[in-house]
Amino acid sequence: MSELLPTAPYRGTRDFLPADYSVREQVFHRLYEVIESFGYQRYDGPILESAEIYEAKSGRELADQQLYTLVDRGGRRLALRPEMTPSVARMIAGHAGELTFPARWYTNVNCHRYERPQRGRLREHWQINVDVFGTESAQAEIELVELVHAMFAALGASTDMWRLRINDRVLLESMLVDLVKVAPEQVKPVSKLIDRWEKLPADRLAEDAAGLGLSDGQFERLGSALRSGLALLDELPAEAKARSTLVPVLEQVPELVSYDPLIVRGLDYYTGTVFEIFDTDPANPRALFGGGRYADLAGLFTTQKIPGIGFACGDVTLPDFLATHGLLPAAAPEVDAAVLPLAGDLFGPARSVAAGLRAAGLRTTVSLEQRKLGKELTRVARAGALVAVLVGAEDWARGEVTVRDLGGRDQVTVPVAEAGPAAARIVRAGRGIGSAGRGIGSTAGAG
RNA sequence: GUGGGUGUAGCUCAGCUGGUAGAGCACUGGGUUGUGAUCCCAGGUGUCGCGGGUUCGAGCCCCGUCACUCACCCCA
Repeated sequence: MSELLPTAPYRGTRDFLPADYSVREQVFHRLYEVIESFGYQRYDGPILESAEIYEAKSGRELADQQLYTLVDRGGRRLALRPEMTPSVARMIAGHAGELTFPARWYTNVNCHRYERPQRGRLREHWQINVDVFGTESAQAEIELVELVHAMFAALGASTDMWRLRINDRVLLESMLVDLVKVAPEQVKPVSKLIDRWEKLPADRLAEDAAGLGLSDGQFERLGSALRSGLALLDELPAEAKARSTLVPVLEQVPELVSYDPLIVRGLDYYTGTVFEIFDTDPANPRALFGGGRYADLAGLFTTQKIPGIGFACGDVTLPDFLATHGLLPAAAPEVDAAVLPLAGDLFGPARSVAAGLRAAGLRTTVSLEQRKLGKELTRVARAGALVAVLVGAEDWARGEVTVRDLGGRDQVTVPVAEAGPAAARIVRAGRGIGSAGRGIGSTAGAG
């Protein structure tokens, strides 16, 4: 017997059957509306990029391990994009002369990374990217922070469900150099250590710090600085605070963010503000959103300095968050109305009735084969139809059809021309009461 | 790449100290011509993830392998 191919999708990727897709799109569309309400414009780009644009910058040695690469027939080395930032940098650089800055752009794209799948991390995910290009103003930070709050509000999340932890690499570096007296060349490795501060046990941290050349005293000083929260700012030199675009945020909208010296982020291109958003429920320990400010986004492509700030949020952690808090929308119904011919020679009339329902604005199906009426009614009701129109020989001979309310289970026989309006009334009433898109209950706080 | 857990019907799972595989749900058809829940009847070729080993005999024990999953590494 010949071997059959597996039906499971490639490791780390997901199929979105209609019910799953409906949920995903509902979540995304709420976010699109909010983002566009802030005046951001959507863009898109290719999934394939030259492999060099990742190897050069984003993650260095990691790019090699986690990049899906291929060689085209012309010998060019290409990669599936692992993130959107290099692509958008390329676009901005290529059109810098034509664009008006600040440019507010957003997108939603699938990105691939070759890594071992686990909770909150897959090999393919969809990611909304939001950026403001061409500004150094801290007002951009504030705008994005407010946008993040609006996005969570649109998803039905209250502020106790998540936390926006924010830092600034300018302040981070000042802390390391001015307070802990770390040598300039040690700033980056020590920053990486801070990035892992919450994951590693204390003795391991001390060990790694010693390995980086920090004295016991410096390690103590670092630990106390990281624990001091907002008080840390009082210890930093005024010069550093003057350069920080985070300080105005902390002054003007302190209630929207949590200053947190432990936030570093892995990517090299961040030069200022960095932030991550976390679920307050420990079931989801990974960041929901992450982003930051970059002073020179497009340096690979142009000598023109293009600063900006942006963030991304993926569709792997977000549904985990929504499910944990009972905020995941229900799948939306596929159809509003169904037309059922009651005899084999009534398919033609049924199709013309259906055209009338569609003209009345209803998503309408016509049965493709004749079956027991009871079974067919069950079937279309399960598909989400709120109304069925029965086209039977006797009614049809009189120029009438029967419009049945599948929820209330009562029905009226009306002239064919009335079928659309009658069905539309039932659907409007039905959707108004049991409106779709409400969160379904789920056990919150498990684990 | 490293480690743990799990792989039995479409789904959720049961299967005793080894004796040639089960339940519930779901699904399909029927219970006479045009009316849905419930009820009755009927419907499964499941390579027990795959390969090898031990045994008279393996879903069960042993080895390997693959997949899923959780964590590590790393990270949008």
